[in-house]
Amino acid sequence: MEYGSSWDYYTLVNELTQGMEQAKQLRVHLSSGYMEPQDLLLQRILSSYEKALSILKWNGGGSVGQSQPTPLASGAPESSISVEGSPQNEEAKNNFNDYQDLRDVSKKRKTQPTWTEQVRVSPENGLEGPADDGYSWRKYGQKDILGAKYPRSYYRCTYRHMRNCWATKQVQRSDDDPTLFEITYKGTHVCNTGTSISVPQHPSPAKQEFKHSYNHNNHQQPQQPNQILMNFRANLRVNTGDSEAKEIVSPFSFPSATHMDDESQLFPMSALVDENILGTYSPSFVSPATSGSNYFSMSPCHMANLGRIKNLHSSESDLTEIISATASATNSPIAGLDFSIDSVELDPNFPFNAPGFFT
DNA sequence: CCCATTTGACCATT
DNA sequence: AATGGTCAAATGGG
Repeated sequence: MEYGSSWDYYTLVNELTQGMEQAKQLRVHLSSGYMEPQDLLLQRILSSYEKALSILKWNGGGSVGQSQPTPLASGAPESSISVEGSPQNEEAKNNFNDYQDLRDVSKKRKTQPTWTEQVRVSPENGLEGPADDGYSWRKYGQKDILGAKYPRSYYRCTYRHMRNCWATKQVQRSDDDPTLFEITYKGTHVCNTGTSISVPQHPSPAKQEFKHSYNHNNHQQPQQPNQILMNFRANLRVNTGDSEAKEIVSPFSFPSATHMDDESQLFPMSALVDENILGTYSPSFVSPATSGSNYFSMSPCHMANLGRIKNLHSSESDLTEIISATASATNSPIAGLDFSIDSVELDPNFPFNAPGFFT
């Protein structure tokens, strides 16, 4: 991206990470239950840090990325930023079976940020599935998964074609706990910034009360936002790929991040990045999650951050995987941070470049 | 009639 | 060959 140097990038990442860690520690001291307001707030804060870090990573701070021929096999399944370092969570470990497919995407399409959320719905609400997450999704498939009681549903952004938004998600109900849903998100929404279409804003100022933002444009499961907050419980997915012993890598021992991506040789990347990525992300992450009270001005496709814990996966270079996943190896959260530099996978979302959809 | 979902077929990967 | 992911025709609801 446009950081002055990679050092700026590292500094930024470091600051963000420290903030995140401190929030985690605060959480440890405070946490008495999922439903506590302070806990929800902390979840939001952590979520914001995660997003910020992931954006930085995906934008490949200071570098424009490099064609990383993925030579560093290491066999590590994947990397993640885990919100909470609790590798002892057996339940979470048992649910790792479908993680392999996360990497498959990278071969079909450019690698995309991938993360999972676990969302619990309360049975008394009779919900069929997790409620609205603020985006507008369109279901495009359902599949029975081997060894899973419940089928997996596939969703893509409603505005996939209109706005070239390639975000998708998969929803899988947990075998053990039918009230628990695992939602795997792939790709980030770009529909709200509209590289080609400007988003209608504030159609009715009277409705800018933040509660409304949850139910934008979604016919799936209308629900009262307050109940969403109360009923959702975010469970942590710790994704360490612990089948392998991994070295603890100091946050500052990154590999040099001055690469060039394959594509960057074809296009002037900086322009694209500026236009699309910055524009894409900034509205989503400016403040809502942390402030907790300004959800207004959300586009139909805007993310409502409900404070669920998200677990980010970087499904790209194996480099990432070597550096990451130290959280499981230590109790010190600081040492467990994922500082990896992901190969930059900026999807150059040319508004005009849509030849390949749909044969 | 329009649009989202359903669902079997098809494709890619392992 | 088995499995997971996506497509797209059929279906159904508003």
